[in-house]
Amino acid sequence: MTTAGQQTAAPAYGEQARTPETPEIPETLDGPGAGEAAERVWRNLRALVLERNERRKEVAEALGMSFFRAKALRRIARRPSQMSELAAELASDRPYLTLVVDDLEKRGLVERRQHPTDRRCKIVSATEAGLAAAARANAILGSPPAALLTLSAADLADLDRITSSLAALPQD
Amino acid sequence: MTTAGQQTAAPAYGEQARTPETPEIPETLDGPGAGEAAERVWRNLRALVLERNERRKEVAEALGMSFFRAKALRRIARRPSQMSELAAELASDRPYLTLVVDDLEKRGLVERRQHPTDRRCKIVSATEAGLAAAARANAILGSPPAALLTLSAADLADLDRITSSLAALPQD
DNA sequence: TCCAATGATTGTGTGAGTAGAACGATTGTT
DNA sequence: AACAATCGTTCTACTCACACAATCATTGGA
Repeated sequence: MTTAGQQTAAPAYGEQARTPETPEIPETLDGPGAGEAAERVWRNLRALVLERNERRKEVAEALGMSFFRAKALRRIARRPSQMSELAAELASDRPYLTLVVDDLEKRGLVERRQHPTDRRCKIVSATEAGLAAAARANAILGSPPAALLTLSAADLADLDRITSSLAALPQD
Repeated sequence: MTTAGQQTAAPAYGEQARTPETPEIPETLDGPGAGEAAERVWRNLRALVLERNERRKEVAEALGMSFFRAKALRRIARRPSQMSELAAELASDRPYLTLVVDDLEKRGLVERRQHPTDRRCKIVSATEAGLAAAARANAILGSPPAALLTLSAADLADLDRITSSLAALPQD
Protein backbone atom coordinates (compact mmCIF):
# COMPACT_ATOMS: atom_id res chain seq x y z
CA MET A 1 0.00 0.00 0.00
CA THR A 2 1.39 3.35 -0.90
CA THR A 3 1.62 6.01 1.74
CA ALA A 4 1.32 9.51 0.38
CA GLY A 5 4.31 11.72 0.88
CA GLN A 6 6.52 9.03 2.33
CA GLN A 7 10.16 9.97 2.41
CA THR A 8 13.37 8.18 3.26
CA ALA A 9 15.75 11.12 3.86
CA ALA A 10 15.32 14.71 4.84
CA PRO A 11 16.13 17.19 2.10
CA ALA A 12 18.99 19.46 3.04
CA TYR A 13 18.54 23.21 3.28
CA GLY A 14 18.61 24.67 -0.19
CA GLU A 15 17.87 21.43 -2.01
CA GLN A 16 14.68 21.27 -4.04
CA ALA A 17 11.99 19.36 -2.24
CA ARG A 18 11.65 15.87 -3.64
CA THR A 19 8.43 15.07 -5.38
CA PRO A 20 8.01 11.34 -5.00
CA GLU A 21 4.79 11.07 -6.98
CA THR A 22 3.63 11.72 -10.59
CA PRO A 23 3.60 8.17 -11.98
CA GLU A 24 2.14 7.83 -15.45
CA ILE A 25 -1.51 6.88 -15.57
CA PRO A 26 -1.78 3.24 -16.74
CA GLU A 27 -4.03 2.56 -19.71
CA THR A 28 -6.34 0.44 -17.63
CA LEU A 29 -7.06 1.80 -14.20
CA ASP A 30 -7.97 -1.45 -12.56
CA GLY A 31 -5.15 -2.69 -10.43
CA PRO A 32 -2.40 -0.74 -8.74
CA GLY A 33 -2.87 2.34 -10.89
CA ALA A 34 -6.38 3.02 -9.57
CA GLY A 35 -5.10 3.47 -6.03
CA GLU A 36 -2.49 5.94 -7.16
CA ALA A 37 -4.99 7.80 -9.27
CA ALA A 38 -7.39 8.05 -6.32
CA GLU A 39 -4.61 9.40 -4.12
CA ARG A 40 -3.66 11.97 -6.70
CA VAL A 41 -7.30 12.99 -7.12
CA TRP A 42 -7.69 13.34 -3.38
CA ARG A 43 -4.52 15.37 -3.02
CA ASN A 44 -5.61 17.68 -5.81
CA LEU A 45 -9.09 18.04 -4.36
CA ARG A 46 -7.72 18.89 -0.96
CA ALA A 47 -5.37 21.43 -2.47
CA LEU A 48 -8.21 23.00 -4.43
CA VAL A 49 -10.58 23.27 -1.48
CA LEU A 50 -8.22 23.78 1.46
CA GLU A 51 -5.04 25.31 0.21
CA ARG A 52 -6.13 27.47 -2.68
CA ASN A 53 -9.66 28.46 -1.70
CA GLU A 54 -9.82 28.69 2.05
CA ARG A 55 -12.86 30.87 2.72
CA ARG A 56 -13.25 30.71 6.47
CA LYS A 57 -11.26 33.84 7.18
CA GLU A 58 -13.14 35.70 4.47
CA VAL A 59 -16.47 34.68 5.98
CA ALA A 60 -15.34 35.60 9.49
CA GLU A 61 -14.23 39.03 8.36
CA ALA A 62 -17.29 39.68 6.21
CA LEU A 63 -19.66 38.89 9.08
CA GLY A 64 -17.45 40.31 11.83
CA MET A 65 -17.59 37.12 13.86
CA SER A 66 -15.70 33.90 14.30
CA PHE A 67 -16.16 31.27 11.65
CA PHE A 68 -17.75 28.98 14.19
CA ARG A 69 -20.44 31.54 14.90
CA ALA A 70 -21.05 31.94 11.18
CA LYS A 71 -21.28 28.18 10.87
CA ALA A 72 -23.80 28.05 13.71
CA LEU A 73 -25.79 30.87 12.14
CA ARG A 74 -25.87 29.16 8.74
CA ARG A 75 -27.16 26.04 10.39
CA ILE A 76 -29.83 27.89 12.37
CA ALA A 77 -30.88 29.78 9.24
CA ARG A 78 -31.51 26.47 7.48
CA ARG A 79 -33.92 25.21 10.09
CA PRO A 80 -34.85 26.39 13.58
CA SER A 81 -33.69 23.84 16.15
CA GLN A 82 -33.28 22.98 19.76
CA MET A 83 -30.01 23.75 21.45
CA SER A 84 -29.28 20.05 21.88
CA GLU A 85 -29.77 19.43 18.17
CA LEU A 86 -27.44 22.29 17.32
CA ALA A 87 -24.81 21.07 19.74
CA ALA A 88 -24.92 17.61 18.22
CA GLU A 89 -24.78 18.74 14.61
CA LEU A 90 -22.07 21.32 15.21
CA ALA A 91 -20.13 18.85 17.36
CA SER A 92 -19.88 21.57 19.97
CA ASP A 93 -19.67 21.85 23.72
CA ARG A 94 -23.20 22.59 25.00
CA PRO A 95 -22.18 25.31 27.45
CA TYR A 96 -20.07 26.99 24.77
CA LEU A 97 -22.99 26.83 22.35
CA THR A 98 -25.03 28.73 24.92
CA LEU A 99 -22.44 31.50 24.75
CA VAL A 100 -22.37 31.46 20.96
CA VAL A 101 -26.16 31.72 20.72
CA ASP A 102 -26.07 34.46 23.37
CA ASP A 103 -23.69 36.40 21.16
CA LEU A 104 -25.75 35.85 17.98
CA GLU A 105 -28.86 36.88 19.88
CA LYS A 106 -27.16 39.99 21.16
CA ARG A 107 -26.29 40.88 17.56
CA GLY A 108 -29.97 40.49 16.63
CA LEU A 109 -29.29 37.55 14.34
CA VAL A 110 -31.18 34.82 16.19
CA GLU A 111 -33.91 34.51 18.77
CA ARG A 112 -34.80 31.94 21.35
CA ARG A 113 -38.34 30.74 21.97
CA GLN A 114 -39.89 28.29 24.34
CA HIS A 115 -40.65 24.83 22.96
CA PRO A 116 -44.47 24.57 22.52
CA THR A 117 -44.80 21.42 24.62
CA ASP A 118 -41.55 20.98 26.57
CA ARG A 119 -40.57 23.89 28.76
CA ARG A 120 -37.07 22.56 29.24
CA CYS A 121 -36.29 23.13 25.55
CA LYS A 122 -35.50 26.35 23.73
CA ILE A 123 -35.99 26.71 19.98
CA VAL A 124 -33.45 28.90 18.22
CA SER A 125 -34.36 30.52 14.95
CA ALA A 126 -32.82 33.12 12.68
CA THR A 127 -34.14 36.64 12.43
CA GLU A 128 -34.41 38.44 9.09
CA ALA A 129 -31.02 39.97 9.76
CA GLY A 130 -29.69 36.53 10.59
CA LEU A 131 -31.02 35.09 7.37
CA ALA A 132 -29.33 37.87 5.45
CA ALA A 133 -26.03 37.31 7.23
CA ALA A 134 -26.23 33.59 6.63
CA ALA A 135 -26.92 34.27 2.96
CA ARG A 136 -23.80 36.40 2.80
CA ALA A 137 -21.73 33.63 4.31
CA ASN A 138 -23.26 31.12 1.92
CA ALA A 139 -22.51 33.37 -1.02
CA ILE A 140 -18.87 33.58 -0.03
CA LEU A 141 -18.50 29.89 0.65
CA GLY A 142 -20.60 28.85 -2.31
CA SER A 143 -18.93 30.88 -5.01
CA PRO A 144 -16.79 28.57 -7.11
CA PRO A 145 -13.12 29.38 -7.55
CA ALA A 146 -12.04 30.89 -10.84
CA ALA A 147 -10.27 27.64 -11.68
CA LEU A 148 -13.57 25.80 -12.07
CA LEU A 149 -14.78 28.42 -14.52
CA THR A 150 -11.82 27.78 -16.80
CA LEU A 151 -12.92 24.21 -17.45
CA SER A 152 -14.46 23.28 -20.77
CA ALA A 153 -18.19 22.65 -20.80
CA ALA A 154 -17.55 18.95 -21.28
CA ASP A 155 -15.15 18.76 -18.35
CA LEU A 156 -17.48 20.76 -16.12
CA ALA A 157 -20.34 18.45 -17.02
CA ASP A 158 -18.18 15.43 -16.21
CA LEU A 159 -17.15 16.94 -12.90
CA ASP A 160 -20.75 17.84 -12.13
CA ARG A 161 -21.98 14.34 -12.83
CA ILE A 162 -19.21 12.64 -10.87
CA THR A 163 -19.32 14.91 -7.82
CA SER A 164 -23.11 14.71 -7.71
CA SER A 165 -22.90 10.93 -7.64
CA LEU A 166 -20.35 11.15 -4.84
CA ALA A 167 -22.62 13.52 -2.92
CA ALA A 168 -25.53 11.14 -3.32
CA LEU A 169 -23.68 8.30 -1.59
CA PRO A 170 -24.85 7.56 1.94
CA GLN A 171 -22.57 8.77 4.71
CA ASP A 172 -20.58 6.01 6.44
CA MET B 1 -25.46 36.44 -10.48
CA THR B 2 -26.79 33.69 -8.35
CA THR B 3 -26.00 33.62 -4.67
CA ALA B 4 -25.79 30.15 -3.27
CA GLY B 5 -28.20 29.33 -0.50
CA GLN B 6 -30.10 32.57 -0.69
CA GLN B 7 -33.38 32.49 1.17
CA THR B 8 -36.34 34.81 1.46
CA ALA B 9 -38.08 33.53 4.60
CA ALA B 10 -37.00 31.61 7.66
CA PRO B 11 -38.36 28.10 7.85
CA ALA B 12 -40.52 27.57 10.92
CA TYR B 13 -39.59 25.01 13.57
CA GLY B 14 -40.64 21.56 12.34
CA GLU B 15 -40.83 22.53 8.65
CA GLN B 16 -38.48 20.78 6.28
CA ALA B 17 -35.58 22.97 5.31
CA ARG B 18 -36.05 24.45 1.87
CA THR B 19 -33.60 23.36 -0.78
CA PRO B 20 -33.50 26.20 -3.26
CA GLU B 21 -31.15 24.58 -5.72
CA THR B 22 -31.11 21.43 -7.98
CA PRO B 23 -31.92 22.92 -11.38
CA GLU B 24 -31.70 20.50 -14.30
CA ILE B 25 -28.44 20.56 -16.22
CA PRO B 26 -29.00 22.22 -19.59
CA GLU B 27 -27.87 20.32 -22.67
CA THR B 28 -25.30 22.93 -23.51
CA LEU B 29 -23.40 24.25 -20.56
CA ASP B 30 -22.45 27.56 -22.05
CA GLY B 31 -24.62 30.28 -20.66
CA PRO B 32 -26.48 30.42 -17.37
CA GLY B 33 -26.29 26.68 -16.77
CA ALA B 34 -22.50 26.67 -16.51
CA GLY B 35 -22.57 28.96 -13.50
CA GLU B 36 -25.07 26.78 -11.71
CA ALA B 37 -23.12 23.67 -12.55
CA ALA B 38 -19.92 25.22 -11.22
CA GLU B 39 -21.69 26.18 -8.00
CA ARG B 40 -23.03 22.69 -7.57
CA VAL B 41 -19.62 21.19 -8.25
CA TRP B 42 -18.05 23.50 -5.73
CA ARG B 43 -20.64 22.74 -3.08
CA ASN B 44 -20.19 19.02 -3.61
CA LEU B 45 -16.41 19.32 -3.51
CA ARG B 46 -16.54 21.27 -0.29
CA ALA B 47 -18.87 18.74 1.23
CA LEU B 48 -16.62 15.88 0.16
CA VAL B 49 -13.43 17.44 1.54
CA LEU B 50 -14.67 19.43 4.54
CA GLU B 51 -17.85 17.89 5.77
CA ARG B 52 -17.43 14.21 5.07
CA ASN B 53 -13.69 13.74 5.31
CA GLU B 54 -12.37 16.14 7.88
CA ARG B 55 -9.04 14.67 8.87
CA ARG B 56 -7.52 17.33 11.09
CA LYS B 57 -8.72 15.83 14.35
CA GLU B 58 -7.51 12.41 13.26
CA VAL B 59 -4.07 13.78 12.48
CA ALA B 60 -3.90 15.70 15.77
CA GLU B 61 -4.80 12.61 17.74
CA ALA B 62 -2.49 10.29 15.83
CA LEU B 63 0.50 12.57 16.37
CA GLY B 64 -0.52 13.73 19.84
CA MET B 65 -0.22 17.39 18.94
CA SER B 66 -2.34 20.21 17.60
CA PHE B 67 -3.10 20.17 13.93
CA PHE B 68 -1.18 23.39 13.49
CA ARG B 69 1.93 21.75 14.84
CA ALA B 70 1.45 18.82 12.52
CA LYS B 71 1.00 21.22 9.64
CA ALA B 72 4.22 23.00 10.57
CA LEU B 73 6.02 19.69 10.87
CA ARG B 74 4.79 18.51 7.47
CA ARG B 75 6.05 21.72 5.96
CA ILE B 76 9.44 21.49 7.66
CA ALA B 77 9.75 17.85 6.59
CA ARG B 78 9.29 18.88 2.97
CA ARG B 79 12.16 21.34 3.01
CA PRO B 80 14.28 22.82 5.81
CA SER B 81 13.62 26.55 6.08
CA GLN B 82 14.21 29.71 7.95
CA MET B 83 11.75 30.75 10.63
CA SER B 84 10.65 33.72 8.59
CA GLU B 85 9.86 31.51 5.59
CA LEU B 86 7.85 29.17 7.77
CA ALA B 87 5.93 32.02 9.35
CA ALA B 88 5.05 33.39 5.94
CA GLU B 89 3.97 30.08 4.43
CA LEU B 90 2.02 28.97 7.47
CA ALA B 91 0.46 32.44 7.78
CA SER B 92 1.46 32.40 11.41
CA ASP B 93 2.45 34.88 14.07
CA ARG B 94 6.27 34.85 14.29
CA PRO B 95 6.43 34.76 18.09
CA TYR B 96 3.94 31.92 18.18
CA LEU B 97 5.91 30.00 15.59
CA THR B 98 8.89 30.21 17.92
CA LEU B 99 6.79 28.44 20.54
CA VAL B 100 5.61 25.82 18.09
CA VAL B 101 9.12 25.03 16.90
CA ASP B 102 10.25 24.98 20.53
CA ASP B 103 7.64 22.32 21.19
CA LEU B 104 8.53 20.26 18.10
CA GLU B 105 12.19 20.49 19.05
CA LYS B 106 11.44 19.38 22.58
CA ARG B 107 9.67 16.34 21.13
CA GLY B 108 12.77 15.55 19.07
CA LEU B 109 11.00 16.10 15.79
CA VAL B 110 12.92 19.11 14.48
CA GLU B 111 16.22 20.79 15.07
CA ARG B 112 17.47 24.33 14.68
CA ARG B 113 20.80 25.17 13.13
CA GLN B 114 22.60 28.39 12.43
CA HIS B 115 22.39 29.76 8.91
CA PRO B 116 25.78 29.20 7.22
CA THR B 117 26.22 32.84 6.26
CA ASP B 118 23.70 34.90 8.21
CA ARG B 119 23.93 34.58 11.96
CA ARG B 120 20.56 36.24 12.47
CA CYS B 121 18.82 33.29 10.79
CA LYS B 122 18.04 29.85 12.09
CA ILE B 123 17.40 26.91 9.80
CA VAL B 124 14.79 24.43 10.99
CA SER B 125 14.89 20.89 9.70
CA ALA B 126 13.15 17.64 10.50
CA THR B 127 14.84 14.82 12.34
CA GLU B 128 14.34 11.19 11.36
CA ALA B 129 11.58 10.97 13.93
CA GLY B 130 10.08 14.12 12.53
CA LEU B 131 10.12 12.76 9.01
CA ALA B 132 8.37 9.64 10.23
CA ALA B 133 5.73 11.66 12.07
CA ALA B 134 5.17 13.87 9.02
CA ALA B 135 4.79 10.74 6.91
CA ARG B 136 2.12 9.48 9.27
CA ALA B 137 0.23 12.74 8.99
CA ASN B 138 0.58 12.67 5.21
CA ALA B 139 -0.69 9.12 5.11
CA ILE B 140 -3.79 10.08 7.05
CA LEU B 141 -4.47 13.23 5.07
CA GLY B 142 -3.54 11.62 1.78
CA SER B 143 -5.66 8.52 1.97
CA PRO B 144 -8.64 8.95 -0.35
CA PRO B 145 -12.12 8.54 1.07
CA ALA B 146 -13.94 5.33 0.32
CA ALA B 147 -16.29 7.26 -1.93
CA LEU B 148 -13.53 7.84 -4.49
CA LEU B 149 -12.81 4.14 -4.63
CA THR B 150 -16.39 3.39 -5.63
CA LEU B 151 -16.03 5.32 -8.87
CA SER B 152 -15.74 3.47 -12.15
CA ALA B 153 -12.31 3.41 -13.75
CA ALA B 154 -13.52 5.77 -16.46
CA ASP B 155 -14.92 8.25 -13.94
CA LEU B 156 -11.78 8.09 -11.82
CA ALA B 157 -9.67 8.71 -14.91
CA ASP B 158 -11.83 11.70 -15.82
CA LEU B 159 -11.59 13.07 -12.31
CA ASP B 160 -7.85 12.50 -12.29
CA ARG B 161 -7.36 14.31 -15.58
CA ILE B 162 -9.58 17.25 -14.62
CA THR B 163 -8.23 17.77 -11.11
CA SER B 164 -4.66 17.48 -12.34
CA SER B 165 -5.33 20.21 -14.86
CA LEU B 166 -6.84 22.35 -12.11
CA ALA B 167 -3.81 21.70 -9.93
CA ALA B 168 -1.51 22.74 -12.74
CA LEU B 169 -3.08 26.19 -13.00
CA PRO B 170 -0.94 28.98 -11.61
CA GLN B 171 -1.92 30.36 -8.25
CA ASP B 172 -2.99 34.01 -8.35
C1' DT C 1 -45.76 10.64 44.86
C1' DC C 2 -41.02 10.32 44.35
C1' DC C 3 -36.93 10.07 42.04
C1' DA C 4 -34.12 9.73 37.77
C1' DA C 5 -33.21 11.89 33.64
C1' DT C 6 -33.09 15.74 30.55
C1' DG C 7 -32.33 20.59 28.75
C1' DA C 8 -30.18 24.69 29.22
C1' DT C 9 -27.39 27.61 31.72
C1' DT C 10 -23.69 29.40 34.94
C1' DG C 11 -19.11 29.11 36.46
C1' DT C 12 -14.27 27.88 36.20
C1' DG C 13 -10.22 26.22 33.98
C1' DT C 14 -7.31 25.20 30.05
C1' DG C 15 -4.76 25.03 25.56
C1' DA C 16 -4.42 26.97 21.02
C1' DG C 17 -3.53 30.71 18.22
C1' DT C 18 -3.28 35.78 17.09
C1' DA C 19 -1.42 40.27 17.96
C1' DG C 20 1.69 43.82 19.36
C1' DA C 21 5.63 45.76 22.01
C1' DA C 22 10.17 45.24 23.24
C1' DC C 23 14.75 43.35 23.18
C1' DG C 24 19.49 41.76 21.68
C1' DA C 25 22.33 40.14 18.00
C1' DT C 26 23.42 40.65 13.43
C1' DT C 27 23.47 42.43 8.72
C1' DG C 28 22.77 46.08 5.20
C1' DT C 29 23.06 50.74 3.75
C1' DT C 30 24.68 55.35 3.64
C1' DA D 1 31.46 54.89 11.59
C1' DA D 2 26.76 55.34 12.36
C1' DC D 3 22.32 54.13 11.83
C1' DA D 4 18.34 51.52 9.78
C1' DA D 5 16.56 47.15 9.04
C1' DT D 6 16.18 42.28 9.85
C1' DC D 7 15.83 37.87 12.50
C1' DG D 8 14.38 35.40 16.20
C1' DT D 9 12.96 35.52 20.75
C1' DT D 10 10.66 36.99 25.20
C1' DC D 11 6.73 38.93 27.20
C1' DT D 12 1.97 40.30 27.76
C1' DA D 13 -2.83 40.50 26.48
C1' DC D 14 -6.59 38.71 24.23
C1' DT D 15 -10.22 35.75 21.87
C1' DC D 16 -11.76 31.29 20.65
C1' DA D 17 -13.24 26.81 21.64
C1' DC D 18 -13.31 22.82 24.53
C1' DA D 19 -14.02 20.43 28.92
C1' DC D 20 -16.08 19.54 33.28
C1' DA D 21 -18.80 20.41 37.54
C1' DA D 22 -22.72 22.32 39.39
C1' DT D 23 -27.27 24.28 39.29
C1' DC D 24 -32.25 24.90 38.42
C1' DA D 25 -36.47 23.93 36.00
C1' DT D 26 -38.94 20.58 33.85
C1' DT D 27 -40.34 16.04 32.16
C1' DG D 28 -40.47 10.93 32.25
C1' DG D 29 -40.89 6.66 34.56
C1' DA D 30 -41.59 3.53 38.38
